[in-house]
Amino acid sequence: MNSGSSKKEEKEFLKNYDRSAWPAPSLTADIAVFSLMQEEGDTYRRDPENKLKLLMIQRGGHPYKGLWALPGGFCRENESIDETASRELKEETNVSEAYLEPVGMFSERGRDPRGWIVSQAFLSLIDPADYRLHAGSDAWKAAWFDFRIEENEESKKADAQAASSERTYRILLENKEECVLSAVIRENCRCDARKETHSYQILNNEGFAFDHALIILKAFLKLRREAELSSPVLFYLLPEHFTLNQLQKVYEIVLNRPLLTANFRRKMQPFVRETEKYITGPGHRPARLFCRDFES
Amino acid sequence: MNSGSSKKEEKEFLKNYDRSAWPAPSLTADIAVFSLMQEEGDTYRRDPENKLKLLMIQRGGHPYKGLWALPGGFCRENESIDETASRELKEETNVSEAYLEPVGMFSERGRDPRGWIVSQAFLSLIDPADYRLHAGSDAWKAAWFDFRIEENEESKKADAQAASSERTYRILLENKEECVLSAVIRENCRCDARKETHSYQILNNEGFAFDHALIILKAFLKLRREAELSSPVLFYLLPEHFTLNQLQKVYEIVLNRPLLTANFRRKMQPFVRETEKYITGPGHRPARLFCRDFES
DNA sequence: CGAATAGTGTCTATGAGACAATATATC
DNA sequence: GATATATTGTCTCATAGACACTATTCG
Repeated sequence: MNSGSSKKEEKEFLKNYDRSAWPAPSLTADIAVFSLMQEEGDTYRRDPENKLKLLMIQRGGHPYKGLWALPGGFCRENESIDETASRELKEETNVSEAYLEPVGMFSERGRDPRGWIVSQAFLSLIDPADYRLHAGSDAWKAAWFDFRIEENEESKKADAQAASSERTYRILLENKEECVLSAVIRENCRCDARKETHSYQILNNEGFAFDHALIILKAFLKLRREAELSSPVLFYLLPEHFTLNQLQKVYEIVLNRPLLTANFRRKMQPFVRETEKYITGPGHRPARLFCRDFES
Repeated sequence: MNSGSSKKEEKEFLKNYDRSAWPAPSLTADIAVFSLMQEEGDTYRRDPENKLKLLMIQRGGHPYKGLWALPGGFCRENESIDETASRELKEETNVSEAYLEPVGMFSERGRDPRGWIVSQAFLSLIDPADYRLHAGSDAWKAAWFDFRIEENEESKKADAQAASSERTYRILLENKEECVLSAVIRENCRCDARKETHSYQILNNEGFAFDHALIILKAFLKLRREAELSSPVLFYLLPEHFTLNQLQKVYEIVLNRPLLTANFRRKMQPFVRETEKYITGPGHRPARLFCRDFES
């Protein structure tokens, strides 16, 4: 191979290359931003009515005008999709440094009535203290919704050659103005000697724009998996200093089940470092504040 | 909201919507296809010189003419990116049913000299028995490369506010015709109270087209994580019937360390079912053949 | 002091890892 | 029968879960 002439040839090729000869999809980033907030006026320390919240944007324009979508937007030339995600997050929440984790690509035909638009989904966890409410506008209005998910029994079928299982999830979002969104999604896993496929189908959709109910489900399942593995990423839902009971509450809310305090504290020990500060406010014995230990 | 008139409005909106008013990236799927093969003439049963192989395509046209790229291609309108991946896999390996798992999106600016082209990467595992060699052509030539990876010590820095760690990987691919590809990639993880970022940089690249060395690294790391968790997906590297020693060899090759037989068998017990068949050929006591148990 | 919340000690069952022992077909 | 390979048994240690216990502050 003559590298010199090849280099020149390549230059020539690139000069003549016309990417637009082929149709191309538009690319968006959609972000499921979770946070954890206390209800107004709740001052109990032990059992604060903390709720898992999801940020949604009410669409001011078509399509799906008036319905609720995840924050997000189109990827621009000269930026990577991760940059799109953090730019959009910053624009819509004013949070400039946030935990962002890719969830997957959504590219099913017909997912956007405007045409061929694919989306890279992200999961984001933010400390509500960092969030600054953005003034609403005609174009969009942001709101935090209480997030709840119901999961039904898994039904399994299996023979010697293959196995398949099915389950359905119901996502429920509600906010103060009694606005309720809900969606039912069926998950199907099939597995044989050659391959494994997971498919998802939106059976019912009330109030969600696009396929965002599905994106939310996948993002939450990812979050829950992290919680199951006791991953320290859930720390991002809390401020820098926190009590171990607050931390435990976070995991309990995401996992939707109570945990045993002694065991939880042992498991988190490698990730936290105690400070000399204590929580203040009404109540009985004040709890020590901890922060994440980065030296572990 | 007047739903009837809104519906009509939306229709009008969609009729006038011109997606092409904004530039859009081309979208490709790139697939890291791993397989496991014995060297010719190797008939030992206990210690077959099995090697982890990666399928690469030599580029027949510009750009990167003559260099080696992952199999893959452009996403077409009316297909999802997963469909692109399985179509391309079928075209290039003749394997129509294969394990495919998304690895992530690659969208860094400048990753493709032809312009704004983003890629969704996939990991695929196939049983070599299913693979049918495709005749090479001017446009492309496919070849299996022995896959090897070297990993250096992790270097960590941490203080009270943040932690960062760095390590480098060296990927080495070689095939019978003494063609050697190699690349060195630096991985950087940074973690503070607000976020966590992982960045990768190709320090050295010999023979790989595009950023495919990086895609290969990420796909392999995903595969290795599955092996560490004793996930049964590695079964897809083997034929339907296999001995437990063969299975163990698969995990040992991916993990690059020996495993203890008794423990390995116990761990795999839930996923396998014994058959009445035994392996044939030269050697001593023949081993029982197992298959995957789907009823577990 | 009593109540409430914070935080720890300890028993047990389970599973991972190391290694020894047994089983069985071929040479 | 010796040998190589296949397969199983068992000991130890680490960890997860359950639950009882102690500690500390406020009312």
